[in-house]
Amino acid sequence: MSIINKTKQNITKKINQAIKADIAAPENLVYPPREDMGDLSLPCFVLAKNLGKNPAEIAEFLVKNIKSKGAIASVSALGPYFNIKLNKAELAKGVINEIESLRENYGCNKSGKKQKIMIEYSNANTHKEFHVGHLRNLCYGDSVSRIIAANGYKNIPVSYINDFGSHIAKTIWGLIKFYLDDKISDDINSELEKFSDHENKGALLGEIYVRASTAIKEDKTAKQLAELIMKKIETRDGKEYELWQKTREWSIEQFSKIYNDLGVNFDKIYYESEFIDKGRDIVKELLQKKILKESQGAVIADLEEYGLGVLVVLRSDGTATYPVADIPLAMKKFKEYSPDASIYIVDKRQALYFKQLFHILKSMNYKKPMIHLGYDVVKLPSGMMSSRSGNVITYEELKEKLYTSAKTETSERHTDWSKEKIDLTVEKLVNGTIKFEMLKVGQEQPITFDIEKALSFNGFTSVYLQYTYARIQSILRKQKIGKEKKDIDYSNLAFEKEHKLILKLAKYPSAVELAGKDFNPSEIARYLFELAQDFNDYYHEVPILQSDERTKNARLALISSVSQVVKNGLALLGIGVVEEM
RNA sequence: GCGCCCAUAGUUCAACGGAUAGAACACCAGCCUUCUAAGCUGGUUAUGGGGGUUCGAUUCCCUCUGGGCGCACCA
Repeated sequence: MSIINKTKQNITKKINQAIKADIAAPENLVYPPREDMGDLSLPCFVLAKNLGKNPAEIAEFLVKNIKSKGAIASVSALGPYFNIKLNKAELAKGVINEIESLRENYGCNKSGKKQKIMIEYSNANTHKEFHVGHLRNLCYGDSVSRIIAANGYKNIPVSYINDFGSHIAKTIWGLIKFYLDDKISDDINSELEKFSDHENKGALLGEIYVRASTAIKEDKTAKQLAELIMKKIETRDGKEYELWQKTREWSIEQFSKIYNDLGVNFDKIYYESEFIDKGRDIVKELLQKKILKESQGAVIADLEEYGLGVLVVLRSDGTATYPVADIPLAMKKFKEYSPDASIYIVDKRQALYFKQLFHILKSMNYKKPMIHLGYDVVKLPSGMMSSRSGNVITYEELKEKLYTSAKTETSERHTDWSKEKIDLTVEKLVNGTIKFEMLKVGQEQPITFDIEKALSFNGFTSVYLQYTYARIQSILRKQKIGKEKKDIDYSNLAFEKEHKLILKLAKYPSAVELAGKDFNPSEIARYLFELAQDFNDYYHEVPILQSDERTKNARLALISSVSQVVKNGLALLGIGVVEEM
């Protein structure tokens, strides 16, 4: 248990002894809005109600009956609030020792139940562009996966790639029409040679998709041709199928390059095309079991009586919709990994669909918790993203711009650095910026992504946090802590700004816990920003290396702890630190 | 038509029933012969309208207004 939780437990024990009742709980202790009020506070409304007195009286009563000793430095009543100031040196010693001994594990709950949680994210479509909307899914999923692990669960990150569907047929139609002179020759391999010098063929497919879907909208014949292509791909027949196989690889290569860039790893990647055939068999079984039924020539799940409307499973032309692959995928996940819970990270607009899917799975006797974690869209200042109107920012575009900007800045600052050193640093700053921009807003809010602001690297950004870390490392490089840690005198950390920093460090584990409970990485992002602000304020006011030997050692221990927590928190966002920048 | 979500400063976001509604960006004025100025300090500006529940409401309920989204054959 973290030092602050132990302290809270002790204080509530004393409160309950004083009032001779078991009402106060550690979670009732809150942090006061202003520092001068105290470090912890008990709002006395609940106690007052239970004891039949007014809250201010209770607060006064507690002041008289709780002694200031040990961890408690002083107590006071402010209206209905019972405020507590903690012993600064004792808290400092406790928190810093805890961080120094746990290091990268500080903030992690190692006493967790070790339940297995499968988390599916980044279910991108092949043959389409990868834009910042997909990036939100990827960064959010990756961070949630890390936060789940930090909260003591065993996480199983998986991805599900949609490599089937009419969007693919459209892209392939476009490829044949615009790039292969409207015909497929016998030798597809040499035909596709012309694309060999394209560095990113996945992105090329995205461009073709946009062009094709625009053209098909106006052209009925083209639409029919695309449908025919889809049928051939589904039946795994003909040159169109071969073309699908080749181009599918292009997209998959692009995805794995992006995952590699961003340091995202999956235990397993599933593909829609592996599940369609199995899914069709299951649809037949479910028809027999009356879980599905035929209606107007289609196969549907009628969930009206549960308030979930109707879900079309097979269209009247026999083509499959999402659940045909999603059902066998879910079955396979439970069979292969037997997770205790299964999380799906998918755009929140699919909330109804997931309720329907989970309902069907429950009636097939899959009883383990299945959770759809929805997140909102990424918009641009100019409005909703739209491929057709060109109002879109692709991953490649974003990366390129950030890279140029960060490289210019870094090169100007460090004229003596080698090209390699600059590149390595810039890469971390760029990845950090991409992820932080996707995570700093709560997942239930839309992100209005302003690329100009993202390029500025000022304010509430990952660069600010990475800069804070690098600054601390710079000081630590200049002078290591002079004494054995056990000899450090923490009473030298009694300065208000130091105390504020220590209290903030003590709160880190609860930020991790809250982020886990709400599946909300922005809790970590905001926590880190506040911590870094407190540090930078302190940094500008207090000299560290110039202070006397005893004070210096304590201060070095403090800032070392700050940098450890910044590093730990950024790791939960999937962001790496830099030693210099 | 049915259902879901959102509305806070010029802009982008916080506030998880609690104390004087916080930040960032932008704008203005300062701070590098001292540990990295991608930084720090100071200044201006906000809860869409109306009811209710509560000791206490940005937060919960109802309603109006204004946005967004989802709802049998787009994925």
